[in-house]
Amino acid sequence: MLAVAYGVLAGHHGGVPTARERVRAELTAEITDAARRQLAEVGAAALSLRAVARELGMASSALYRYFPSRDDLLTRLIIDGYDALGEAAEKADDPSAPPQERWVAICRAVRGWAKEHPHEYALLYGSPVPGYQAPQDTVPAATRVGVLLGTVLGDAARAGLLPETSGGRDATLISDDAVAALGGEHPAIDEEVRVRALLAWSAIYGTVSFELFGHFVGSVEDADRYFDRAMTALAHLLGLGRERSGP
Amino acid sequence: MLAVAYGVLAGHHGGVPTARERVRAELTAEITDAARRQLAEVGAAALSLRAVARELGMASSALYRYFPSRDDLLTRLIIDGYDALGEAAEKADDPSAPPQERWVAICRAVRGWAKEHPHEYALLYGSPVPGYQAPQDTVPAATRVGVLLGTVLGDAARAGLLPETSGGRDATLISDDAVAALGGEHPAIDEEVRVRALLAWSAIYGTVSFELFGHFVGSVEDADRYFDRAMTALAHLLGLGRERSGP
DNA sequence: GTCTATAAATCGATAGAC
DNA sequence: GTCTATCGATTTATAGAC
Repeated sequence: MLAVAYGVLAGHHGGVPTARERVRAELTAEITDAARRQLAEVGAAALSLRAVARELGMASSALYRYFPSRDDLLTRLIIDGYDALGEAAEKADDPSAPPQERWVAICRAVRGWAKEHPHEYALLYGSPVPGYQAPQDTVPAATRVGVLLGTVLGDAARAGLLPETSGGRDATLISDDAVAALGGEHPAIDEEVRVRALLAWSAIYGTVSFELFGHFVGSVEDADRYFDRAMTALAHLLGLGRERSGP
Repeated sequence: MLAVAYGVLAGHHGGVPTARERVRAELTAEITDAARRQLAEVGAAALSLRAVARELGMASSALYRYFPSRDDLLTRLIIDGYDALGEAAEKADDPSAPPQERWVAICRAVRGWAKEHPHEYALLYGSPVPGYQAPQDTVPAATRVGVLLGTVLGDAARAGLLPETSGGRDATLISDDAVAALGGEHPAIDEEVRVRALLAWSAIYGTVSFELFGHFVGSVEDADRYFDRAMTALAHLLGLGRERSGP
């Protein structure tokens, strides 16, 4: 009888959260916050449960009641990170704006979030953490930005703003799931357009990562303006709009 | 007198290497080889001198005669990696070929090296190693691929193959060093072309990293063909040549 | 230059008292 | 759910014999 009550209190009901549940959620948040701070100091590979516990003044063993292992804590951080990035990108999107403006706004939001959370960004998009295998749970959050960019592409196609290319259909190149994300089926979105969309997303990622990981040092003097110019060139590659011709 | 002789033997003369120097060079190579193997197992952040020593059957303290610290070993691996990648790219370049062919050949070489040495690639271009600061020694090796791509751009411009754009001159956007690398001064290479060249290099890097770090899983079915198509689209963005029109 | 031995830390994970 | 205590491992780096 008591065991049943505990099971219910642990979150298997749909009602208002109990005091116990609120406390647990709060402490869980404190743990992930401390873990994010530690991430910034030592990186994902060296993230340790014990150091998190030390920072919170707890015994390390107490953390195992919240996260069964170090990898589970890492998974939580990864999912939270993808969701935060995805939300930042979605909030920056105004679906009523012209496609090229939407495109640049989303790119700026991605870069902005990355610069505000460089270590979380590195966790998501940097070198894989050795010995860590991401579970399937991370997939939905991980695809949010890509899906959003695909939506812009699809909307542009439906509005007739996407010039048709001649890439033809090539069913073996990009998976059906990715086709759905990249604007769905539409006459103006052929394989060539999809390739360019995926290339564009790779280029955003490459540009942000180059800057964050220090590979632009000594080459790019004004990163903000370079980024805007580069993203506009990308939109042009996609055929999302005419390029500004003046300086 | 003996101290002077040792200084000489340690490599400060210009003659034929002594037996002692050869042995030292050979063992140094064995150490870096073992370190590269360990890199593949545990990643750069967890690379340990002791594990390297264990693999070689040496005492860990003996390694300190070759590398004064773990960071010095890491620096050696990084420089070697950049040089190996740069050499692979340079070997793939045929300066007498048309620019677009050169471009795609170099891109393929970069991807090929990255797929053969994924952990070294991650060391060079993945998340920065926490607590490690790359010394200036790494810069010349690090810029080899970028300089090579810039050479292709410059040659194309001198051959009149690069259509002029209207980006104008913007002296504060890209540094003088980078301008020199990106084909040098030429009427056909204005700021817009340079921005696109840097964007193109970022896009290559982003594409290779996305594939290597697992972000294409579930989206790209045939990575080889996708890569070729994407790199051709990139060359088109640069104006390096007409795009193939057929399937 | 290589070895043994050691100092002074770190870690993940678990057992069991309360 | 939190604690102490512990197991069994890891690491960088140094001291000193040979």
